[in-house]
Amino acid sequence: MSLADAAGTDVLSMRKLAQELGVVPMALYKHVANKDELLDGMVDLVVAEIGPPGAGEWKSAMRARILGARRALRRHPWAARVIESRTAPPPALLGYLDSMAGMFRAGGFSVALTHHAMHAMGSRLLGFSQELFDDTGAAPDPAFVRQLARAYPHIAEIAGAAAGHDAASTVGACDDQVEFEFALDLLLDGLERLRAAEA
Amino acid sequence: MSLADAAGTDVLSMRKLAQELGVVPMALYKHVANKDELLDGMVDLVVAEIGPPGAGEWKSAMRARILGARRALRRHPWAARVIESRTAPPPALLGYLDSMAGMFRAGGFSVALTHHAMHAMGSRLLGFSQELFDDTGAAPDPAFVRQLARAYPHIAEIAGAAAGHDAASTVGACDDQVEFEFALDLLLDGLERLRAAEA
DNA sequence: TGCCAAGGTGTACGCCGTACACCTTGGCGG
DNA sequence: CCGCCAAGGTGTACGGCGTACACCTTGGCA
Repeated sequence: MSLADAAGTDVLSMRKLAQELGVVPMALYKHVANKDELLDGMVDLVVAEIGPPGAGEWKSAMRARILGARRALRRHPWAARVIESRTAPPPALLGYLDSMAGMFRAGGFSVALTHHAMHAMGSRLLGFSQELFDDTGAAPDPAFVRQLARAYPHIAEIAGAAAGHDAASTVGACDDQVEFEFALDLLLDGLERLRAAEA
Repeated sequence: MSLADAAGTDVLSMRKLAQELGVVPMALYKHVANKDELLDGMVDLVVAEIGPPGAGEWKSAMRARILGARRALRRHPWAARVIESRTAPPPALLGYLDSMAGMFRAGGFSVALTHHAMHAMGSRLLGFSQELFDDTGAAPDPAFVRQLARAYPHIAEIAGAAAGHDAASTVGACDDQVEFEFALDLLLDGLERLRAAEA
């Protein structure tokens, strides 16, 4: 995990890991069956870093726990990608999801609505979500940005990428955390409304 | 794309593709700079299969287009994974996202709210979302399922996996399309509420 | 007629995961 | 004290991958 934290999952190969450990690659196979099992184990450890659910009303308890999960995932930037790559969820992940489902049920959700809710939340339960673009990379060359803004005016407007350009944009640089919480609250509020309607 | 459709992206290697084309691997590099460029091109073609936006009120127009995108993605099961793997969005994808942002703006969303909305929708704009589990695999051995149900009672309850077991579960097998539309409508309704509040 | 660009070829390198056979070592029962 | 045996490290090798680089073929046009 230290190696992955430092160098990224793409650099984590059995060979590199063995080298880091001062050992020959095949030695690792005395401890894990294969690379997938290694990755599963890493996921389990990350999930273990997420604390237990807190008490209180379902929505705020779940919100807090999800933000906790997000912090854990943030400490290990490779974790989200690795989790996505798993074919079957590692045991600790299943345990976590189970307890999240339990929080819905305890909050008064029917079985069916809990099912829908779990799907609707998807990876957001673990504090991440797949964005189709990362505006994080910062703008390179102004001329290129201008051409890009011409080709994709709405995106430019949104991104505030045409900095000072034509768009009197009210959005500054993009804050991941704010966007995550926005979407999270949108979902939680919607679910709460459905729960109330159900009762 | 035919090769990927038939065999899955994991099987699509430059060497296999070349073989399929009756050509030596290196011949491909006269047409694409590298494998990433090939994948970018494939994504562009998939995105091109999504039609133009329809007319009408923003919510139903966007709903229809997203479900169209989902159909396109469904025709090419590898597409979602390949899109996730891109570091920079291919041009056609940017164009699509731009037009989606345009639909929000035309529907009366402020720039800022459009920005939030785009993030909140995330990959759902393209008709897919990352699920942490696929209940598609069908239940294998009843004894195993029972043990699993004991370890993860809420998941079992939700999945209806404990078929006929203790949970008088009202959920049957899990319908991806239904779950997708549930979450989609949850988001669209929430956004519409915010738009109305903004006005 | 000769050239030249487009595109196919062959060889090679360095990476990957991992199968298989082997060796070292330390602790424990006899 | 001896011998064994399990845990764990080693070495070699295979088949896959993406792709750099030098080379060859061919068809159309000046």
